[in-house]
Amino acid sequence: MKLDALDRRILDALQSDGRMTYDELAARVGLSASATLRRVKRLEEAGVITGYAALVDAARVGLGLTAYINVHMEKQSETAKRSPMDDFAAAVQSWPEVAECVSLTGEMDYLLRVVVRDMAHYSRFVMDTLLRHPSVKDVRTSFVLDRVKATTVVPV
Amino acid sequence: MKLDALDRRILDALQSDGRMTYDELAARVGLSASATLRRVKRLEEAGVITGYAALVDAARVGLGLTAYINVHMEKQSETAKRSPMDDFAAAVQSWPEVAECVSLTGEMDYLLRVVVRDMAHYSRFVMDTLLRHPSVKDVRTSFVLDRVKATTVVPV
DNA sequence: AATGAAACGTTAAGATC
DNA sequence: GATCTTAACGTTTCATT
Repeated sequence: MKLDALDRRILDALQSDGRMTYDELAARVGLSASATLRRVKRLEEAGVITGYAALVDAARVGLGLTAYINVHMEKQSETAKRSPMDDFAAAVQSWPEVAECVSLTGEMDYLLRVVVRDMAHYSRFVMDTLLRHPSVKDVRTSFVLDRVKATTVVPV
Repeated sequence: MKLDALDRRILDALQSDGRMTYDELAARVGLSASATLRRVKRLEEAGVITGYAALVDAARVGLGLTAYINVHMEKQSETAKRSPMDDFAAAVQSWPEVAECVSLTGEMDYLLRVVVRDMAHYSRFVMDTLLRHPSVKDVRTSFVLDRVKATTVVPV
C-alpha cells in the first residue's frame, strides 16, 4: 500500500498511543476527525494496521525470565505425510510461552523467544513440550540478562 | 503486583484488542464499566500495562527485511570515562531500525532485531551506524526467512 | 454483631464518534 | 444523536475484633 506523509504521521502517533482519540489524532496530523477516521479505517482494511494491543510488562506479572532458543530440526523424512516444518509451525502457535518464532538463514532451524516464570518453568517447557515434539532434534538456549530496548514501533 | 482472575481476564482481553471499549470489556469480564475502568487504571499505574500500541505490518509499509544481529563488543577499556556498554545501550535507543536489543548469557554481547527496507538499507545500517560505534568489535547476522509467530501477548 | 477497608453498581455529565 | 468515558455517590462484601 502507498502511504503519504499524513498516513505516516497517523501510524507514528497510533504506534506510540494506540488508544488516542480521533480528535487528538486529528489535531496531531492536521486533519479533521472524520478525515482521520477514514484514513485509519483504510489502513486497517489494507492490513497495514493489524490490530491494537495493551502492552504488558512480563516481569510485573510474574514472568521474569526470557530465553532465546535455537531449535535444530530433524532432517525431513521423505515418507512423512506432511512437512515436519509445517507441523512444528502449527505447534508453536499453540504454545503460549512462545512470543516469537522465526526461521533464519544460515542454519536450517528456528529461533524462538520464550517468556516464562522462572527456570523451573523454562525447564518444563523445554523437556515436556519442545523436545517432545518429533521434529525437534536439539536446542541451544541463551537467557536474557538485560532488556536494553524492546519496542513494537516500526519506523514508517 | 498481585493479580486475581478478573485482572487476568482484563489483561487477556486488552492484549488482544487494545481499543476495546470499557462497556465491551466489562461485559467480557463480568463487571460494570466503572469497576472495570478502576481496575485498568490500577494496572496502568502499577506498571503492569505499560502502554497501548497499534501494531503495524512492517512488510506492508516497505520494511520487508528483518535481521537478527549478534554484536560482539570491544573489551571494556579501563580508562574509559563511562562504560562502553551503557554508551552502546544509549545509542541503540536512538536507532529506529532496532526493534529489540538484549544482552544474553553465554557470550558477552548483544542480540539485536533490526527491521529494514531491504539489503541496501541493512548494509548501510551495519556499515555506517553499527560498526561505526566505537564499542562494537564485529557482528554476525542471520536474516529472517519466515515469521512463523510474532505476538505481543504475554500469557498471564 | 460492629467496624473499617476494599471493591462493586448506578447514575449522570461531559467527551467522543 | 448515539455511544463511550469518567467521576461521584451509595451499597455490598468480607476480614477483624
